[in-house]
Amino acid sequence: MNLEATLTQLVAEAVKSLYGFEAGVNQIQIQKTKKEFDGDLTVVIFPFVKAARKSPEQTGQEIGEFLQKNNSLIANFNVIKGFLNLSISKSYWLDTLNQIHEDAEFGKTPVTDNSELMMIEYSSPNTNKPLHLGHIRNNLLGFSIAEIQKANGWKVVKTNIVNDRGIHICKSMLAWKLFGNGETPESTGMKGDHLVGKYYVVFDKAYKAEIKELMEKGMSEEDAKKSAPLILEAQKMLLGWENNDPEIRQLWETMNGWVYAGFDETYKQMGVDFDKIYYESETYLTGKSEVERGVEEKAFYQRDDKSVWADLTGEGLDEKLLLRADGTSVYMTQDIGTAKLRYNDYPINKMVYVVGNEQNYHFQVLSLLLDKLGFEWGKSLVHFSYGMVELPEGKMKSREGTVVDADDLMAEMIETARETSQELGKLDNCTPEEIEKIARMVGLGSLKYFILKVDPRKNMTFNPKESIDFNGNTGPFIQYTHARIKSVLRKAAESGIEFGKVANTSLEISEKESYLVQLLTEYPAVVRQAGEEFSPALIANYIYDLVKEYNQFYHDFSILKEENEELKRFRLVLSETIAKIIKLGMGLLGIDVPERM
RNA sequence: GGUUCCGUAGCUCAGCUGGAUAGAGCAACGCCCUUCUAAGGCGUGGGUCAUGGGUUCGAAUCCCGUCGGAAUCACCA
Repeated sequence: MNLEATLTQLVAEAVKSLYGFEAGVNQIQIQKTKKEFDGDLTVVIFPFVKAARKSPEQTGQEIGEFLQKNNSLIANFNVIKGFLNLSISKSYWLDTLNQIHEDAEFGKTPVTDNSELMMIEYSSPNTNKPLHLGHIRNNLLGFSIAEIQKANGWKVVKTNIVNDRGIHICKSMLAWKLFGNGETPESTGMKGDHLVGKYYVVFDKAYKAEIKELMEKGMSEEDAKKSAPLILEAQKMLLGWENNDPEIRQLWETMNGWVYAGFDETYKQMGVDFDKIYYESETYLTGKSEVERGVEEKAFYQRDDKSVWADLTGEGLDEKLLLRADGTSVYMTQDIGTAKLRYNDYPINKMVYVVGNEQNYHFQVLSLLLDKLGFEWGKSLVHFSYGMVELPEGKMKSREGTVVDADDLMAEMIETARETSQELGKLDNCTPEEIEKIARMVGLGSLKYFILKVDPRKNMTFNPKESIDFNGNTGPFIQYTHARIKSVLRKAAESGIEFGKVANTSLEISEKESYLVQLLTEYPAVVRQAGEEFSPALIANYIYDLVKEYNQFYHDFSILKEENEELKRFRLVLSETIAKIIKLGMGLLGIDVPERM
């Protein structure tokens, strides 16, 4: 039982014995004591004053005395207004520290055969252009959520649905065919996804030129957009694709192959991965047959023009198209098909979609549709909806060239990390390989942390300059603290100090030190809550708190110079435990922490 | 217009299952490297928690209205 639960019980006993008051669980409020006051934990007295028929101060005093008398856990107490501040005995903190120190899996709920399975979909790129900053937020959130749920005892399957078919891919293909001169990633040295993206832009330019030309001839913009030769040709290509035209299929496979090779590189650099990848080209037909099944089962209906609709007006939404009059599928159809296949492939207990908040409506509808089709988890699917990433100068717009490319950004972060450590002379006695490895950890760590520390639901501003600034609430600050602790531990080991655990648990430690132990005890609760709320930000901010407190501690004491051997050993154990939690916590965010930097 | 989300320091963000004087970082200024890594620490200044009401012993937090901003309401994906 944890400390808070124990205290809740003790307080319940106290008020019952003192005032005959049967307190409900909600009425006993225990919280961390604010820094300005003495004590570790605080009991809010207000709920009991009515039953006690005394002033809050007096009531607090009585409860405090009762607790102290009946339990050795409470070393001391004070009452300020309606708040009873309890000081927990030092030996409790020392015992607790020993326990946390020994537990390599602290804060983790083990995954067993009985664990439920959570499937998490994230990334979900289109194959016509490279990944950008928005995808980075998606990928980092998806990966981190998967790690967090694993730590909470879920079996997790990470999945990716690749949108590999449609008019947008045909645009790239057509432009490459017309203007590409047979360029390949090998011949140009470009990453495959960038090469294909380049031709997507080429298409757009040429298409716009055609529209302009047609408009100058007096055509309306709307008509020009519809009748420009290039778009007609692209549509023809899409039709050819659907009809399995061998030449078009060949080109499609080749160019998608380039893109996948490029994506793999980006994913690897970012440190994310997937257990199972689905492709829309393989799921959209299933979607069609599922929708047809829905028509047969009267869940959906067909209009006179043969188009298929779902009537969601009963659920407070509109009617939703599921198949066009010509029988071709829409986005929703494909998602239904993908869901069906996943359901066949895995015993899914909970399905999570990591997708931007611009699709909130889509997932609201999808949830209802899956439910109508009889998927048990349809209703309880989670749309992990996150906000957009904006730049200081406004939104990212591909047309205006304000998109931040994922590969470029990561490379830039790593480069900056390298330059910074060089300037500071931090890595003078490291090998080039070590320097490279550390620069990568730090550069990517700063990017990841910057993005993950923000509440996912909120839109956020990504300031490239600020993210490369390694001060304050940043990844490098945390990594730096970890590296410094490791450095102390190395020195301690060199001088032959042993610190397996704290032997003398009646040691007098300072308030600051017991507070650090208290912070450590909160880690499992933070992990649990982060899982429930799907919020890596909770973990990020917790670790920052811990690190900030530890840094202050470090400046107050000199560990290795401490004369009292017992105290020195305690501080080494404390430091080592904090380093462990930093590593575990950052691991849940997908961030590596270096041993030195 | 309907629905959903957001509004906290000049800027970027915490805090939101109601509790004490609302916290960090950045930016500005002033200190601290004969001390385990100064990518650090300490200090100073900076707030009508968008706004008006309600609920109560107590509201940044819960409820309602208003004002601002975003997303969405496609036979796009």
